[in-house]
Amino acid sequence: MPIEGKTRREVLTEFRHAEILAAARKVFSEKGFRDATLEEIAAAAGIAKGTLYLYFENKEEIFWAAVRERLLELHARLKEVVARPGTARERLREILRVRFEMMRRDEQFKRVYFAEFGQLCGYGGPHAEEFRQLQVEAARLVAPVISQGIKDGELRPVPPLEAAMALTDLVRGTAALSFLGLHENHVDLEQFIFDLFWQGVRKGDSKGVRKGDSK
Amino acid sequence: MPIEGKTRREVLTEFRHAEILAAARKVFSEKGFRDATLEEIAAAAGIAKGTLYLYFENKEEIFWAAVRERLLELHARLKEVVARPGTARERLREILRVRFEMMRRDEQFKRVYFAEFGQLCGYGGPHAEEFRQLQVEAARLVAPVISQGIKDGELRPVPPLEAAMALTDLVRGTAALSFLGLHENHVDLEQFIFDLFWQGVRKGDSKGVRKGDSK
DNA sequence: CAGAAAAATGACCGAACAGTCATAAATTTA
DNA sequence: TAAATTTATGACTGTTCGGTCATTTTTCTG
Repeated sequence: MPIEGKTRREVLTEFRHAEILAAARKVFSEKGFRDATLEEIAAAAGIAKGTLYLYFENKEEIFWAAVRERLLELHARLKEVVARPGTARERLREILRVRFEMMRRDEQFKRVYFAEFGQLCGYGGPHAEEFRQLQVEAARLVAPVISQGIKDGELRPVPPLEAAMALTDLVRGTAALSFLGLHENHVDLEQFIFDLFWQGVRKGDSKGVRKGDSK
Repeated sequence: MPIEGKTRREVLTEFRHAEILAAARKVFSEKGFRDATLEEIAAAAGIAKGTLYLYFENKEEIFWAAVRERLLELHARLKEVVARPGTARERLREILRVRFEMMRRDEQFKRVYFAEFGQLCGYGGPHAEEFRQLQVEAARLVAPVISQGIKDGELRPVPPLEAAMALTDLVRGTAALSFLGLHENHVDLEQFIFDLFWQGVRKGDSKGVRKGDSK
């Protein structure tokens, strides 16, 4: 007898899914994809190894399900923010806010995103291509904000896609700071990154930019 | 009978070392650390697996020897460039040039540096700490250039270490562009990155920066 | 060139671990 | 509550691969 369109079974199954992904995020965060074992993940989820295979195809799929969830959420939020009206400055600020929010959201998973990013981008693998597409997509969502800003005379004529990627790189880089043990700081990284980027792309008052200054 | 301080044996040994590291760079670049096998590396070097162990302790050491070589070279070049006199702008431009040069130097190994960076920073492991120290060191070499620039009134008061890291992040990010297949471009990435960073840190003419502009 | 020393080899070993499956427990149904 | 069905288990399997070492090949020495 379904309640709200879901049977008892379905609800339990969904919950298990979520439990497993949560456990997976925890273990993957600590060990990385390669060194995390299914035994550990199962233990963290409070189930036996075999049970994992009732819910997921294999290790790769578990990992990917955990990652995809977060990436799609990021996209959704970016889409929303990008669609809002405002100056390029305001919208870029919001984009940055969203990205930092996602990073902070589970500090846990930040490490995975950061540490596996290079592997996923750089080498082949079952889901590498999908992952790369999601990255490109994110950049393509942001690029129009920059294009528009240029058109409106608010920004310098920077290449939009490259600039969007640069912003992403800067955000990812802040993760490196903590892993490198350079995060003692009083410095507000989010604000600093925005400052740096904004000054980098904004159109200075024409008086302020002498010819040849950027060569 | 030594010639120029080296016996025939020593020369041959050195050469073998170099051969192995070259082969290792090739294989690690294609497969990544985990998926590269010693059998492959040996084959690429034209020797048998066991022979590797006459020259290196284990897989980790082979990898690390290949990486360390490049990192120390980067440091040496940075030290040299940083020591030269000049405006902050000139010196930053040189620093960027050196970093791009190193990236281009073996396109091959770029992938490894890019793809393993996250793993080395994010997770533990035999050489992770040394790797992190080398990264920090590189940032500490660059930071004084920025500090000096601020002191001289050439740059805005940005946090030097964070800014130095940001520059590094941007350079690393350009590698991502090619792996993501976004490198079609006519855009000169080195020039773009410098532009972006320079505009980001330079002190605009005081007229050009209105109060509150960077908040 | 003979014998000693060094370098090279690759078959082999053992550990790690993803994935399987016969069996057991839990849950549903009648 | 008994049979049927779904869910869970964890011992087991097969494979991969880093590392070893007894044996062979090459190089050196006198």
